Amino acid sequence: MGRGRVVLERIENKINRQVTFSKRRSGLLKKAFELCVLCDAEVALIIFSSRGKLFQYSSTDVNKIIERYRQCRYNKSQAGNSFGQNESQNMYQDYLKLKTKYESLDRKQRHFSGEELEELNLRELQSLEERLDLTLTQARQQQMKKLLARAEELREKVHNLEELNKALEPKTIDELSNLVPQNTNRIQLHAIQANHFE
Amino acid sequence: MGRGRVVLERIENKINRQVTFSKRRSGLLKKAFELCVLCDAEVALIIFSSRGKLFQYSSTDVNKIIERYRQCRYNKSQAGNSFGQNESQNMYQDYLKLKTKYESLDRKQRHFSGEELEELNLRELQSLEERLDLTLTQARQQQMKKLLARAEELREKVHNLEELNKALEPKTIDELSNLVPQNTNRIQLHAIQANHFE
DNA sequence: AACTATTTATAAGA
DNA sequence: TTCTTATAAATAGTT
Repeated sequence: MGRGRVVLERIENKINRQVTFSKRRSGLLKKAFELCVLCDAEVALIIFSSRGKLFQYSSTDVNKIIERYRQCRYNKSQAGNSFGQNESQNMYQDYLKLKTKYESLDRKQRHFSGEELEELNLRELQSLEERLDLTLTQARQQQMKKLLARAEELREKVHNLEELNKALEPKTIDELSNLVPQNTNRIQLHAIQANHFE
Repeated sequence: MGRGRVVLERIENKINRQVTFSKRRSGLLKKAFELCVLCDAEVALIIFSSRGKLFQYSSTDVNKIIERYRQCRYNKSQAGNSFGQNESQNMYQDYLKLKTKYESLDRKQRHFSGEELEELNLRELQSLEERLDLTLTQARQQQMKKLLARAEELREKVHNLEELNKALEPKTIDELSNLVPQNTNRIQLHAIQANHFE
């Protein structure tokens, strides 16, 4: 549209290029605007000049449009463009799914930690109470079980040490003191008791 | 540019609007492309039709342009940044991070639900027990609070109904039976009590 | 920044 | 939807 046919290639003359950029840029922005108004479309147009200057038009908030664009791109296989980015599509979907699950779990955990209980209704509070009560019992049982198991272990060790002592008894004091320092057995037992509940 | 002057307002005829959208959309995309080539500019154009279909053109990777746009607008650290990393790499990182967090939270929640307690040591069991005990207290307090609040509400309603009854008393039986079926007040009160605890 | 000859885009019609 | 065509609009080259 002008006095001469346009050849589609970079305009080498710098001045010329700048002038054309300026003219066509405003034309493009105008047409983007018109498309919006006439056809009720949502449009975002971002332009960087070759020297890095930014120009933009958007029918509504750019970030909103970008967000929508991403939803579209990474969620469904929309668009007239077919790129091999199925991977990131799936990934984004997975990410959103996981995020939802995480947030839900996080809320639940808060309730179990006594936070934000006021947002629960009576029925939910009762159910929580039951669950807490049950787990409390289980936790105590588990502690008891652990304690008994350890006590058993200790009993075993004590028994083994006693056996060892008996086996050593027949030996003379001289022989014993050559093998180990005195009172070792008692010290050893003591050490086991102290560490074992850690 | 056509057989008639364009009025800049939404085209009300749906068919017409769609046709115009289709034509102008391709015109806009073409011109965006031309601006790129002729003037060495970087352009991103995102279009959503009124029915939500996405069309786009971008001279280079859209996300790169969006990133540059944000840098420019929200001016965090300008300069000629080169973004070797693209979106999906970041997203994958985010995904892994979230996954780790989720799994950790999930384990925690299991413990609070009395599952897999055997993997906890004594110290952890004790700490869990304390937390459960505390939350149990809080949950019961919250229930009490809710119950009291509801009781108060009910008291209020009972009071209001009693007032209403008093106001109605002076009337004759004939007048009453013309207004409402007998026993209505008592039935109403009963319904409120039954429903109020859901 | 304006002008204008031409090309290009597109509204309406088929 | 696609094509045709008359006409409006954009713009290349010029001043």
